[in-house]
Amino acid sequence: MTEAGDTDTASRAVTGTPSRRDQILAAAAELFAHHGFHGVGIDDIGAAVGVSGPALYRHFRGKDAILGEMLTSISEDLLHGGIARAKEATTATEALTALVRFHTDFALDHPALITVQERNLGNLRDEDRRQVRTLQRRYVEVWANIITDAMPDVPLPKARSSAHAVFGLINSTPHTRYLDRAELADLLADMALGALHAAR
Amino acid sequence: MTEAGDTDTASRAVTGTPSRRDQILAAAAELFAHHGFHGVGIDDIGAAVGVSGPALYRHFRGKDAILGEMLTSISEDLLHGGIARAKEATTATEALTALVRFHTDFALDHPALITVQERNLGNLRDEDRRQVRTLQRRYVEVWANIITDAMPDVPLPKARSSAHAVFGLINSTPHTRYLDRAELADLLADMALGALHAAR
DNA sequence: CTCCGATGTTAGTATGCGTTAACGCATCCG
DNA sequence: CGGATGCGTTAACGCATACTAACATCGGAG
Repeated sequence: MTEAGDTDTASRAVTGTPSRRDQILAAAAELFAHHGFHGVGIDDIGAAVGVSGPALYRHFRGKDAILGEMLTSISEDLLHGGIARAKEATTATEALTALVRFHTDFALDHPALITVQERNLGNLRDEDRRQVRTLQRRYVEVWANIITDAMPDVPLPKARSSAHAVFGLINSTPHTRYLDRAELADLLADMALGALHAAR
Repeated sequence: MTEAGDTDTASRAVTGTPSRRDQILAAAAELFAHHGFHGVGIDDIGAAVGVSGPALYRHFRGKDAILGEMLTSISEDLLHGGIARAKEATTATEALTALVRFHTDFALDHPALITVQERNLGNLRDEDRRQVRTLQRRYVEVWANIITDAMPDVPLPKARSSAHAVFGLINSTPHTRYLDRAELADLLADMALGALHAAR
């Protein structure tokens, strides 16, 4: 029963080669992003990491579990990263720009993960979906609270919707390839802050 | 071989009841948006319109054709609508706000279509995908040209990326449900224009 | 009235795919 | 030395499902 993930990622983090689990997760993310969850077969994922087919069941309970672990870990990374950036900042507007920068960098560094999280929430098992939804809601709440701190005249529901809109803006990055990474990062951050500033 | 679509939609447009074809397209859009293309069966679509299973083959060549017609018609509607709004406007900034308003209204009126177009492009047959991509590129070009007209200091590639970002912002509407339609429309339009203004 | 085209139905086929079973082989520990 | 354990293989099973075939109904044109 190799189903931990914590010790796994940590132990291999020392050496250069990622663990089989992480290889599978990365390959599956790429494939899911391109073809959708149901459009990818177990054999496809196996082939992408150099093993064939049912070898995945040595590392995951099933296909559902791969998607489940993938989405929960993304959501946790976003939530904890967001909380950390918000804590480090001294003023509210400073925290807001830090959040924008953090989310922008994440989207630019992991476009496949962003795509999968946006598209394949509905393919999760009920229990996993509940957990991911909770994590996402908490992440939205981090943003919404900081937005209301920075702009006290905007009510909380509006702040939540603004956060969603900014996520959509930043998460559009997998679909655009006209600019290089640095230009795109600056552009998205500027536009996100401009959008937030315009939400009064 | 009932495979036209033009005469069909037009003829039934007089009477109140939509044609079977349109019923199928609407139901399929709803289902595809929720479960993804491969997550929906022929029987599901049939059941959603009150007929069972293979009756769909009287109206479409296959499951692929349903998605194909759905996405091409969306892309055409967006493109032609965008061109029309741009033409009606007198100044460039006026055209830009008209585009924003148009796209916002479209997204709010047809959330399922927006979702399907964002997620299921990869499930199209090659020929359909080429056509949809071309239509989408032309729509982006309409936006990019108007953006450079309204703000001559931003180069064309940046304008294209800005357009994509604004689409992502506006298209986030299916995922947010904290505000009512009018508030959300105003918020999204304001944020979109604010984001564009911040892209210099 | 009659025939035929449009639009359903149910039964059947075939293929893809997630999962399990049974087995091979290395590495490590007693 | 030897067995347990981790990790891989191929074969088979079972089920979902896209699509086809064969047959029913029904309304309108001749």
